Amino acid sequence: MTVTLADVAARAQVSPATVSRVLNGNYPVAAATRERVLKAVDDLDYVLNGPASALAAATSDLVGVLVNDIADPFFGIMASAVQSEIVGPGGRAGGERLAVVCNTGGSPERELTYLTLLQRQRAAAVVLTGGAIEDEAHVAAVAGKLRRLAEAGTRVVLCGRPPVPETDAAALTFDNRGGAMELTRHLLDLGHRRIGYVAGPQERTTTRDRLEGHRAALAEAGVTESDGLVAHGPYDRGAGYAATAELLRSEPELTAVVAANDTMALGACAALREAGLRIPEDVSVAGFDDLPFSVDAVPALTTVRLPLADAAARAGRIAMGREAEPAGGVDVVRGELMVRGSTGAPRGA
Amino acid sequence: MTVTLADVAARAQVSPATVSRVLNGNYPVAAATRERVLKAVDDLDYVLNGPASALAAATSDLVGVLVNDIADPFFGIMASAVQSEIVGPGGRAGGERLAVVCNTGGSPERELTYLTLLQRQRAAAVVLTGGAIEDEAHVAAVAGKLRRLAEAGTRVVLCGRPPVPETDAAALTFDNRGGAMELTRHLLDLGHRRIGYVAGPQERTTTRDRLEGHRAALAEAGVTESDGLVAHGPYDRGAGYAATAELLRSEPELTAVVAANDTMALGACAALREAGLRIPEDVSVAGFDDLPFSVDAVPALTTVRLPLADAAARAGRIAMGREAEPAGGVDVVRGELMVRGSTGAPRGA
DNA sequence: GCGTTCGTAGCAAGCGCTTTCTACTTAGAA
DNA sequence: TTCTAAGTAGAAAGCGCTTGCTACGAACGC
Repeated sequence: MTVTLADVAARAQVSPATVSRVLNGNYPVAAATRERVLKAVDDLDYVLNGPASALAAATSDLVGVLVNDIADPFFGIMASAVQSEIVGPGGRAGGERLAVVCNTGGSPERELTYLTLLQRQRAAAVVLTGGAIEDEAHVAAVAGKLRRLAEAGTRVVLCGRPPVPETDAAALTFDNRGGAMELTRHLLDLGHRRIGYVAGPQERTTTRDRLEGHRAALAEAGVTESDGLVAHGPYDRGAGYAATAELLRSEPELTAVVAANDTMALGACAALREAGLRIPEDVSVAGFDDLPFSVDAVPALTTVRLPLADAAARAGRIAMGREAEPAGGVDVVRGELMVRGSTGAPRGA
Repeated sequence: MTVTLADVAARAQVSPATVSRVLNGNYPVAAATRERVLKAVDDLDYVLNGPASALAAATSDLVGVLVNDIADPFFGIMASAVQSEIVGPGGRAGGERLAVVCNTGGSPERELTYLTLLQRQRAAAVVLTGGAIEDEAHVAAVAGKLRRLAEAGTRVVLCGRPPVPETDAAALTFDNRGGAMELTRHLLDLGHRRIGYVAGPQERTTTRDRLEGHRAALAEAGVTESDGLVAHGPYDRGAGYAATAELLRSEPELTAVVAANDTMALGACAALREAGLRIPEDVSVAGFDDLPFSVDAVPALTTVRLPLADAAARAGRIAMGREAEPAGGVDVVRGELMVRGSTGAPRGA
């Protein structure tokens, strides 16, 4: 029925071992023999049995990529970049690896489940992207899983995530705090004092770090008028809309809204516009991430650009052992403030 | 080192066969025995060896999802929906399946490569999303691969893709032609006659179908002024921008631009605005797909909504055998015209 | 000219699981 | 009481591949 290694061996008149070695290319095989084997593979239209191979070799060519939401370009971009880099270590043809994209939906349980599933598959590597959940028990559980994975030979890399203690997983974390601080400083410099903050979901490191940066900038400038102006919600458009409406209600004198990410910022814009406010004449708006659509918003969104693709590509390379881990295991990736049309001086400034 | 089935069996004082049966749940095991086994699994922190299991059972719990570009929300949304549906047929716990998202980048070779890789993994199912490439040789090659996959027991479902001849893969195709036709009719009804069309890449079924629909609407209305006004490019923002700039050069009297998708429409808007034209007062713009950001564009984008998530979810269910295949193997999914602010009557109409 | 070494290829022992077939209980039927 | 049929568990034969070790020539050095 299905063609096996043995069939190929028979046709090429060599032993199965030789065929395996030709296919894996990690053992010297005479050129003539190799040719013969390759021809037989071709003739028979042979396709290696992945599970069998993984079982015998105790490792598969699967690479897990955990994301919170693959429908969100933030994660899509990272997943894409990781995937483009996960060719085999030697760069050989046939060093093909498959990216397994796991959508956790931000759920701790699913994160753990997927980690187990990846462990079950004997994944070659795992890349965890996006912010982590701050629950202590969950962090410990994740750390445990990551340790087991590492023990089993799976390389673990974190991208856009804080390092996990008690683990030697390499981490590329985004400087969310610094970026947020710079962004809020920009608004303060423009003269804003009543700045609403549309935050992400609670218990997420990303949410906390960005909010912290915002608050640090406010504190630094001695601005207290904005202190209570924070509304939380999921990282999506609807939440941005709702949170902004809420902020507007509690503080109609708002002159600026900072959103925890670009998607929420878009929702914020919609809410403001619906309230009859112009951007940036009446209220300035800023986002975070600089996703592709942000430059096309009208007015173009002031935001903090995160080098998502670069960082994820690097994470992919580290996962494949094609690039050294950052010294100390952690590297902080900075964002860049992109000042565009959605922010301006406040009314009467 | 790693815990195996045998270890669990020893601890539970049963045979490996029994443990396997408890874990797979497809054979009667006395409740007491099951408990004992489950406890041993827990005590030992046992994780099944996926490859070994796949080898023995001749099928894995991997589901392939082929997409053109995972960074594009169009595909991200579909991938996400497929993933959310691929639990096991029985709905049992442990019926966990892993979605392998394969980014073809629109390249025929990579499409074939991924199909081979999925075959190698003995994937339980494969879902191909997005438009297909029209090259005859390639279609034949894909058909061949799909046939082999089907032979090996892999369920194949197409989502947003035309059926593949000589194959019994179920297909959920989008009515691109019909949607495009309706969209252009809308513009014609408004009074537009010089309508530029920003098309996708050549040789893609999606591109062709949408363009055909556009042309059919023009022909139907007897409008010939727009006949040459087509510019092709990849399905991204930059191409939309460039194509629109080009159209503007060749026909400055343009009153409307129809883009092959929303992303390109955004680029088109940027190009128009840069040329000092207002939307929709000077030029109307329309997109296709109704991606989440489209409603937030300013003005909100008139477009054709495709039920991406629904269709993909259904594809996922069909792939899992949890829903019947469409009668005749093919089902056409219609889009819905969403008229919004980006289209209006032409100047002086 | 003979021992060594290098370059190749084969043997065979698993890798950890599933599943068929067999076997043993126990309970119900006659 | 004896026979049969459920119900449940085990033995063992693979699934298709990798890889350590062995073996055989040929080329080489002395």
